[in-house]
Amino acid sequence: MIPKKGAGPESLRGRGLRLTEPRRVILEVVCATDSHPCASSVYREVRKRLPSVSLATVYRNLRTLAAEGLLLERADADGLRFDGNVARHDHFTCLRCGRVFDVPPAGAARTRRAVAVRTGFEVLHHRVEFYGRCAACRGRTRRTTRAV
Amino acid sequence: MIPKKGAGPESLRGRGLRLTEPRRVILEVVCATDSHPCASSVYREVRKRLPSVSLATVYRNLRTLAAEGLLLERADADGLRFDGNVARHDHFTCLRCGRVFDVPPAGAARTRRAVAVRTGFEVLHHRVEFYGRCAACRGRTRRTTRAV
DNA sequence: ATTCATGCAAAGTGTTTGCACTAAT
DNA sequence: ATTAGTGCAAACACTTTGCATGAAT
Repeated sequence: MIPKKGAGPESLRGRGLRLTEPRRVILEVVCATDSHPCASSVYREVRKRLPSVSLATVYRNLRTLAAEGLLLERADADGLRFDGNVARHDHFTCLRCGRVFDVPPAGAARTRRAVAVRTGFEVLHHRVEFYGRCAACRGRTRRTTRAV
Repeated sequence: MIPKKGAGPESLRGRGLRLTEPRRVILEVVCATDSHPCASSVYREVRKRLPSVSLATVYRNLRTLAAEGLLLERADADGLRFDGNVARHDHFTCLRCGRVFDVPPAGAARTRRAVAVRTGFEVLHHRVEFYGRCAACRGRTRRTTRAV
């Protein structure tokens, strides 16, 4: 939905991070999808290629990579999710099928300035989450209820 | 920061919920603060008034009350938080002191419409989170890093 | 009297950590 | 050679659940 500003494995060494197989594959897996996977989903995918990787290593690397800004970590009702798309964008969660879609950023700068002015706070970044029904789920009747 | 649209304990009976002491106090505690407490923080507060209440009861009621729309449940990096202010509003999280402030809603309808038009999705609701430094923390030097 | 809500304890989740070993630098 | 990174298992924190008792209707 949005062009990706990818951060390749090359970026690792420059930051004093060793380029290990698990780390490389973990980053690749997260960057290769736009499904905003949870840790255990990344784990499952990584193990298809590196069967002996441990869940702990996946967690450790996701944390490290997020700290380095190579991917984004976001918490929602179902726990942690990871996003290889580090470009500014918003999210839309379908309340029926549960999928999370990237959507173009909506009025970012303007909104942030408005808040800064009203509150006197310094706004460094923000996050916008939309909830509703995706195109595929519109037209169907029953809706699965989810926490917001 | 925002006027509260409170939902008093009276609202309970009308929804087929029994008005028990634990339930009444839990709702009061959440509605009496704007600190967006986590479950265990509510638990601690409730026990000051009702020392024998169990943590399970707090969790069960927070879930029930949120399902009835009497309070809001939101997930962030530190787990579940509850908000007695059910009026439309956004949040500002101070990255230094960790406090969460309510801020007036920023361009809600307009933004939602924009996304709906761009994506073809049906937007039912949305959530905006700002991050930065609150007034009290501005001017201080060091900043505590937190997950987004 | 009925049945919803509670307290307790046990069981689940998802995530983190200690440690000895392995591998990248 | 050095030390960051790994796998494993145990520990952890948070949240949910089963069940018998108690309270609101």
